[in-house]
Amino acid sequence: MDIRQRFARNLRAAREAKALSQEALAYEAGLDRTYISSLERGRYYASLKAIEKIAKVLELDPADLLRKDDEGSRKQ
Amino acid sequence: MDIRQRFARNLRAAREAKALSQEALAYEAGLDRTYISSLERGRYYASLKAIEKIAKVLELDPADLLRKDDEGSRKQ
DNA sequence: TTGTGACTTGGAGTCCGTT
DNA sequence: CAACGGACTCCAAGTCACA
Repeated sequence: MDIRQRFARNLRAAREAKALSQEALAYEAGLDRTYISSLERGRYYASLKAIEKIAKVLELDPADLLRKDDEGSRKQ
Repeated sequence: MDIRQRFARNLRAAREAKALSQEALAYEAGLDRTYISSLERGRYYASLKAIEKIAKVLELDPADLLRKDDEGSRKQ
C-alpha cells in the first residue's frame, strides 16, 4: 500500500476521533483547508513540516500517522 | 527537538547499523548521495516520498525513522 | 567517504472559487 | 462540511563540482 494512502487513512481517523472538521484542523495547524482535504484523499506526499504541525494539533506522535492500522494495537 | 533532527539522527543510525555508505544507500534508494547527506544534516524537511524509499532499503517501517531514540527499545 | 555552495525544476502548499 | 478545480508561490528534490 502506498504510504500516502496509509497516511491519509490515519489522518482522517485521527481527525474524526478528535471530532474536528478539516477546516478546524487546518486552522489550528496553520495549513490550508483544501490541503488537508487533499492529504486525506492521498493526493500528496506530505513533508515532515506539515506532518509535525498536524500531529501536534491531533496530540499524536508524528510516527503514529505513518503507522499501519494493525500496528497501533501492538505498541507498548 | 526539531523533527528534522530526529529524522536525521535516526536515518544516520539506521544506515550505519546496516553498514551502508551514504552512496550505497542513495544508489539502492534511487536517490542522490548528496541528498542523503543533506537529510542526515537536517537541512530540510523530507517528504513521505523520500522517507518511503529510504525506509524500504533500510528494511524499516517509515514510522521508525520518526521515532524518538528512546522509543525504539519499547516497541513490540 | 562525506560536506557544502550554487543551481534548476517539480511538487508541496495556498488562495480563489464552485459543486 | 467536504470534494474538486485552476492558478499561483516557494521550498524540497535532485544534480554538479570541489573541498
